[in-house]
Amino acid sequence: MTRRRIAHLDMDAFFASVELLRYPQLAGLPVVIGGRQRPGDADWRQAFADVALAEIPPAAFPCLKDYAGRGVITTATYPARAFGVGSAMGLMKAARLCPQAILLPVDFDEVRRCSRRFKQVIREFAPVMEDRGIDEAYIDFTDAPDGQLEGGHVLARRIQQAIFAATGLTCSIGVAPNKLIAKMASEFDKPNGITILHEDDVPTRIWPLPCRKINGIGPKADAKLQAHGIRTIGELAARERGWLVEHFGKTTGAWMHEVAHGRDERPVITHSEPVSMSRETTFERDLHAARDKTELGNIFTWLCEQLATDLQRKGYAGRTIGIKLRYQDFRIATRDQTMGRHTADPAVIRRAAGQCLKRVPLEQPLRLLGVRVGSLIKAVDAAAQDKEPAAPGASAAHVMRDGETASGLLF
DNA sequence: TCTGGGGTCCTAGGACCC
DNA sequence: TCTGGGGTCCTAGGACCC
Repeated sequence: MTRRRIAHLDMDAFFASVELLRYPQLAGLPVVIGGRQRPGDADWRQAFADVALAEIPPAAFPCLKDYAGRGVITTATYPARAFGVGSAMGLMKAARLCPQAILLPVDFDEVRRCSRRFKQVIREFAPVMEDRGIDEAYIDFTDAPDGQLEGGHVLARRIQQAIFAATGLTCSIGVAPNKLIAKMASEFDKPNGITILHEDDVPTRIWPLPCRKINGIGPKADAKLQAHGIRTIGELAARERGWLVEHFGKTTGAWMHEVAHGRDERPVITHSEPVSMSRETTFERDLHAARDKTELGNIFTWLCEQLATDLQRKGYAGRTIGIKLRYQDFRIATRDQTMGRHTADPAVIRRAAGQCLKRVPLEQPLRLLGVRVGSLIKAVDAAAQDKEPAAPGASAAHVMRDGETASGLLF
């Protein structure tokens, strides 16, 4: 009998594990990957150019306690996690918990190479795969060869071993009747584990978990649930659908009721088109639109150029151009503008983004500046589509409102 | 001493059209 | 003078995820 079997695969401490392949001498030591690229560490490997990577003594590696900049951890090795440091934690805080940890910058090129390799391995065993970012994937086992054997365990083990053979990296896999449960199952036995769940396992294995484990319930929703005395998925499942709809709205309430009972019919999506692309950067120190005009202007131009390059390299063009600011106090402001035709031209992007900047308050110092292009279509299609007269509406859509003129200091 | 960078999707109000 | 809905597009913000 064919039953729906969906796997979720999660690479173990991916970024850190990629580095450990290069530096096996760091195995067993607390290592943290992340932070912003610093001028000094862009080339710290160069200092050991004539030494085999595996020969570099651990004491020569950059140390977390010496780091004083802004940034967060991308991944930590399991020994580092024992100190309580983990993904998304600020480096400053991590340095207090584990000052002796080694801090390595992210090597995105290498990580991307490993990512492509493990996904390629997966497709060789089961072609219906959904790419969920750099280190995760959903795989439809339902009709894959041997996907039904032992509830999916046989195929999961085979993929796990093939990925290790191809990359030297381990992963954890959960196999379940749907994406929702598979995702939770892949966390049950980390690292290098396999967990097989069936529908009947929901009450025993899923209901005891905190609601936060549901993909889609974040800190806000969790806090609201807790305020109603709901901490576990089981407690969520015990509420009437009507009650949930009443308190969380028609869509969210009904969704919560479904997922609490382990129901999820979402298909595994093998292909999707990007909706937007963006570039943003947090400054070394907060910058002010007036006092740091030149520096800010250069960064702004650079972001637009990078973004245009990204679009062109990937073959897309967009017609909604926007900016994002993060102020000193962490408030975020966005502005965007939809144009008559699509573009991937840095000068056009820069001009439109500059217009957006004129509509946003610039009195307070900024900590981050970003540029975004949305409403993307393939560059090839844009060429044909934009031959027509420019779409109406957009461009002059904004009359500046009083008090919003914001100084015009920068642009 | 806080809190990166890249995304997706949803909501809600206003403009504008039928 | 007051009063309809429905639909789409645009914009700003926010929740969430990797």
